[in-house]
Amino acid sequence: MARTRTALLGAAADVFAERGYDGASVDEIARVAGVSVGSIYSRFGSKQDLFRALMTDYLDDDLERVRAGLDAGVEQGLAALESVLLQAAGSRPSTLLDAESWAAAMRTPALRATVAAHHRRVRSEAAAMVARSRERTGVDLGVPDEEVAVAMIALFHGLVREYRLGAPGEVAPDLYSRMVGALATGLAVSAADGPPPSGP
Amino acid sequence: MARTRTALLGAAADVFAERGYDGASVDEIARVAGVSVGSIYSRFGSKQDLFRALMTDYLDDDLERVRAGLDAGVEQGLAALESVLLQAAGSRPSTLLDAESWAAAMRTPALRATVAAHHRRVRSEAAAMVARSRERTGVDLGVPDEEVAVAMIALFHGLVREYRLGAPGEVAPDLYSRMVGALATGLAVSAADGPPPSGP
DNA sequence: GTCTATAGCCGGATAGAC
DNA sequence: GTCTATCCGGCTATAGAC
Repeated sequence: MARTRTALLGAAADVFAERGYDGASVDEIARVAGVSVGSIYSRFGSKQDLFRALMTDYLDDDLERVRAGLDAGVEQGLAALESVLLQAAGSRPSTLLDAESWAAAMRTPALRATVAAHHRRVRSEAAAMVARSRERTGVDLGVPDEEVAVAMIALFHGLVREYRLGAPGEVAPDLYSRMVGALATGLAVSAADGPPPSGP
Repeated sequence: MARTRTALLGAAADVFAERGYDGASVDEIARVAGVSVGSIYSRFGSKQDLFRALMTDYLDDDLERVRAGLDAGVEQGLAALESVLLQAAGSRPSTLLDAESWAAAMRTPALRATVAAHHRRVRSEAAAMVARSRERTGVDLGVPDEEVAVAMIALFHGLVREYRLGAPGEVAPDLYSRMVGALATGLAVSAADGPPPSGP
C-alpha cells in the first residue's frame, strides 16, 4: 500500500541524513521503516532509486518551506526571519539532507541537474519576494533582485551551518534578520548615493 | 619515508573529496598514491585515522588560506575579496573536503570538537580583521566584531556553495565583495542613526 | 617499512515461498 | 507485495615474506 511508501521515505530520510548515502544500509532503512528489504526493492528497485525518490520529495518540501518562510518575511517583516532560521536549523535531518543533496549533486552527474534546478527555483522565489518588497517600499537596491536573493540564500545556509555546528548560544538566532536588514540598508544607501557606473 | 606520508595525504584528499568518507576505499587511495594498502595501515593504522590526519592537515591549511585572504582584504580593500572567493571556489577538492569536514563533524562525535574549534579559530581571525578595519577607518558598525565575522564567513561559504553548483556565470564572482561592502555600509548607517537599545 | 595475498565481514541485490 | 534466506562482490584489515 501507499502507507509502506510513506514509511519507507520517512525512514530513508532519517537514515540517509544520519549516515550519509554511502554510510546508510538498505537493511537499516528497512528496519527503521518496519518492513523488510524485499519491500524496498519491489517498490524502488535499487538503493540509488530510493535515494533519488527521497531527494525529489525532500526538494519539493524544501521549496514549500522556502515559500512559507518568504511569505512570513514579507508580511511580518524582517523579524520573522529569525523564526525561519530557527525552524530550518532546528531540524537536524533536514539540515543534513540539505548538505547531502548538495554533495550528491556535486558528485553524481545524474543528480546535478535536478538539484541545480531546485536551487534556481528557490532563487527565483526569493527574487520575487525581493521584488514585492521593493515595489511595496519603493526603495531601489541598485542591484538585480536575483543577486539580492542569492546573497540572502547564501547567508541563510551559511548561518544554519555555523548555527548547527557551534555550541548553543554561539550564534545568535536573530543574526540572520539583522544582517539581512543591514544588507538591504547598505544596498539602498549605495544606490541612492551613486548609481553604480554613471557619474565621472 | 616522509615522502610516502605526503603522497598518501594528497591522494587521501583527492579520493575522500571525490567519493566522500564512506564512498572512498583504502584501495583506491593507495592506488592513487602509488603505494600499497599495507603502507597505509603501517603508517596510519586505520581508515578513520587516515581521515583524521587528513582533516587536521586540511583544517590547518584552511586557516592559513583564511589568514592570507583576510590580509588581502584588509590591505587591498574589498575588491580583493573577489579573488579570494574565486580561489576558494576554484578548488573542487577543497570545496568538497570542506563540506565533508562539516558532515563528519555533525555525524562523528569524536570529530565534532576538532572541527568546531577550527570554526572558532577562523571566526576569531575574521573578527580580528574586522577590528583592524574598524580601527583604521574609525567607523563603528554597532555590533560585535564576532557577529560581523560570522556573517561574512556564512555569506562566503554560502556563496561558494551556490557558485560551485550553478552553471558558470550563474553567480557573479564579485558578488561577495559587493555584498560585504553593502553589509558594512548598512551596519555603519544603522549604528550612526540610532545606537540600538538606548533612546526612547 | 613496504609489498602481496588472504582472511573475514558486510552490504546490495535476488530468488522463491506465501 | 511482502517476507526469509541466500548469493556474491567489495571492502577493511591483517599476516607474513622481503
